[in-house]
Amino acid sequence: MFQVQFHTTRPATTAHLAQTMTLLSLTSAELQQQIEAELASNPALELVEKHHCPVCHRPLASSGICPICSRPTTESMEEPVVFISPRDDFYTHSDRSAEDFPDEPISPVFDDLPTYVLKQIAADLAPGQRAIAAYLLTHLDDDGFLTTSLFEVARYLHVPVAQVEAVRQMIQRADPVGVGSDNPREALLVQLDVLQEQKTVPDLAWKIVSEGMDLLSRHQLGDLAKKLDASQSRVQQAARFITENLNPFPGRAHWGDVRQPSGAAEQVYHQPDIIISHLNGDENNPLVVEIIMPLAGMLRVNPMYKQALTQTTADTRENMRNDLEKASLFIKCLQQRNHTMQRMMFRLVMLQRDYILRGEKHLKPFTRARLSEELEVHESTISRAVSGKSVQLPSRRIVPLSSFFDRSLNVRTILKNFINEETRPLSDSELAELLSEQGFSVARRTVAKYRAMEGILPAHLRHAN
DNA sequence: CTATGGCACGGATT
DNA sequence: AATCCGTGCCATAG
Repeated sequence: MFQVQFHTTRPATTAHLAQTMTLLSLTSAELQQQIEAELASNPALELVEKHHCPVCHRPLASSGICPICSRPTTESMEEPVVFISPRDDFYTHSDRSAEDFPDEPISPVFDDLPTYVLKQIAADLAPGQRAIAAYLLTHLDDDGFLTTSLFEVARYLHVPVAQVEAVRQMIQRADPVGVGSDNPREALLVQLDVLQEQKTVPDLAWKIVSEGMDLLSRHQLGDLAKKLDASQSRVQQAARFITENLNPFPGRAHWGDVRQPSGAAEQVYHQPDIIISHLNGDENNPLVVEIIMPLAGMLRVNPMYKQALTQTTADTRENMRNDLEKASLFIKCLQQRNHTMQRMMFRLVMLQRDYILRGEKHLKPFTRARLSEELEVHESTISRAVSGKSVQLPSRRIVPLSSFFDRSLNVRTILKNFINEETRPLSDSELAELLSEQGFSVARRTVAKYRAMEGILPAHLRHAN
């Protein structure tokens, strides 16, 4: 009862704790909504305008020091620079001088999806089709699917449905192949169609996509084979083809290689919550870890509001006091969230440096429990902070943050290497043997599971290289 | 007989 | 408390 340890900051109230927990588990996109809601509902909370760094023209952190331009003072190159990035858009930082940036805020490196697609098909559009294309492209959701039906478009623009369909087909065949479809199934079918022109597509793939999507997404290949009346191996082959070549959410294809180990319809990550890159893109520089805060500016308790408190009648005073209380609580919670994220990423990047730079083979097995011990926070804190978030690596790949804790990713990639380099198909037990020579003792049965996860066929169905 | 997948159990992780 | 993961045992296919 007397072991009150004053950690540098904030005594914890229950409300405080609860809210911090909630905030911690939010992704940057969700956080944005949360903050906006809070701002709208609470007049005591204020967002002060963003300040730009004179050198790189990026919004400044609340400290007023540009976190990137002020060259980090880290002695050791091993140590990453972790900071909360106040950006609402994200680009890799570079040392460009102010002239490169006009006064207006940094413009996107990439077009947004509608523009991107429109540019591709613009040349092929007949004059009358432009409006249709524009209308369709403005009705896409984040996944690249149409949020309206072709009939509605036709009715709205007073053109035949067939014309709308024609334009839609052009859109579907533009770069994120499959955009403008109604659902994943349709998108995949278009992708198959386009792919057919370059490679041979297993004919089973069509059947799987049109009839067995639900089974495929749950990896129930056995049931799938039964349903389609095809052999296990051919189904497996086709399924592998699908996961390797197709993307059920074409709108997200934009953001790099996000294929999850085996999931076609699993969660695919769109915007990263955290970006890891080299300072100024130079590999000799230390790593920079940016934790995305979806607001440009600084959140604070409105001083005017505080002042107004003194000059008001007693009955409204209670409400205002309440607002003020809530506002400052919210800010504290947000700060704590950021603080935790920062500490977490620092340790994580230190530890998994090799994984980040050199690939999955070098992932060190690590658990959330261990991390929580090191940081002296509760396990659930880490769990919440990790779940649902995604990280963009220097290679521009986006991976789930939870992959930093994947117990078997490294073994699986080594296994893949063995199989890629094998001269004759190796059986699972032989592979298990090889792995244990490398210091990974796994059971034969486990090798089989890993194979399945990676969508690799059993030995007797593989042909030697 | 060998290689592999299914099911289920127990311990670890969340 | 719920879930995930590695593993052993057994059935089945080749």
